[in-house]
Amino acid sequence: MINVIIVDDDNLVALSLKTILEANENIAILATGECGQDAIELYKKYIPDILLMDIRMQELNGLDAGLQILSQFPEAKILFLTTFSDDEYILKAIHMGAKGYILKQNFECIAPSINAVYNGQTVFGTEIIGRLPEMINRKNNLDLEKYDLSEKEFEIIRYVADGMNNREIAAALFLSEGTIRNYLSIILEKLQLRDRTQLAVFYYKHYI
Amino acid sequence: MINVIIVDDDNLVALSLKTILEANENIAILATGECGQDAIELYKKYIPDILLMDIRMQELNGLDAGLQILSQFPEAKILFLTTFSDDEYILKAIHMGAKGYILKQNFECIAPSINAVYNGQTVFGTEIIGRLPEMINRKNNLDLEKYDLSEKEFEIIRYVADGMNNREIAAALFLSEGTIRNYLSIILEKLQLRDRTQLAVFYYKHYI
DNA sequence: AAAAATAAATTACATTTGTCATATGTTTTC
DNA sequence: GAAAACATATGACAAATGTAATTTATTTTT
Repeated sequence: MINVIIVDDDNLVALSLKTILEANENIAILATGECGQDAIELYKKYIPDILLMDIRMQELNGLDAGLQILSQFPEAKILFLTTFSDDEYILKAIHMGAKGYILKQNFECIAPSINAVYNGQTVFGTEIIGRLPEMINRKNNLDLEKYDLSEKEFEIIRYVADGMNNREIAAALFLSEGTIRNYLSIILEKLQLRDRTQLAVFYYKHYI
Repeated sequence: MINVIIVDDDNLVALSLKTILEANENIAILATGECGQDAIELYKKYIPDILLMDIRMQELNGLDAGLQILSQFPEAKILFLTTFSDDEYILKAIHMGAKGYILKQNFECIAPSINAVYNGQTVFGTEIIGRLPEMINRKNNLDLEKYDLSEKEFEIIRYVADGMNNREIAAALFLSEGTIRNYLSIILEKLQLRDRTQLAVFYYKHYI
């Protein structure tokens, strides 16, 4: 018997899912919730085999809730439900160690997916896996906002990540070498890094 | 009813699988084969819902057979069976559009995977998805020989690529800071690079 | 055992890097 | 128009880096 918890913003969806899944004689729904906070509490209370959770929810969204649960229960098997196949979410889900990502629309594929995940597989929609290579290579420049970097600062970061020294960067940007150093000093401060090598490392770990 | 064809080099495995899977009342095994050539012929003859195929086979291997089948039947749902989770194969399988990659060992997860794939999902082992990002970016680590780097030199490179300065690397390796500088100087010479930042960049472009 | 190679260290030096205080125009904002 | 914010620059300084020559001990080869 596979013990499942369902968490969905829309209570109607959660109940529909419960009904559909309980038609399978090997799946039991322990509880349903409707926000990330519910997910965390219910997970702790029941320790289900699988947590089926929506991604978009008010209050605490599914991804953040998933992160918290996984930090406490690294073995947690979390299957995300979503309406659209949103690149950004998918990458985060994969990165955090979610076991799958299913479109809500295909009701009929949820039960098989739960079974597969229960047996140690990871389940992603076909079209998702197909786009994965390009998605992973695409830079997510969103961190630019997160770290409050200006466009010019980011440009300098790219030059550093290309292995250029201050003189070369200065020449490339028609600025003095001292200015580049000042910029870099500020960039390092913003990113809490020590030197240009750590900056390059940071770049390759975050922007590739 | 899901119609499946099984192709495995080892006839015993193929028959075991047939037996196991036929225990599921919604799976029917239309035929079994034992090489890539069989896979192609059987696929054309039966057009099954799912082709369950070993990767390593004499004559025509599973990947090449899969390629040929997919070129003729782009909608083919091919699930690969394998003994080891071999990075190289996985990438090829994903790239060609296979629907999954299952370790033979876990008999019990094959049926759920077939169901999930039948319903349009893609099924990969958890550990495979986890390593995917790095796998996709990975270049060949054979460059170690190509550039004539010693194991210790390579170790230092990894530390540099981690953002450590000479003092920290020295402490980590129980060597003096001067020695690290000497090593680094030689590494840079060998790799035709100018400074540690370029070395880190080189590392991330070649070894990840 | 002698010679050669290797690993590690030291010293010295030039260069690069990162930081900080400060200066100077140029825009923006009030 | 004054004040604030911004972009750029400079000089000074300590620290880190990269290079080279040399030394010492250890291991390997002959």
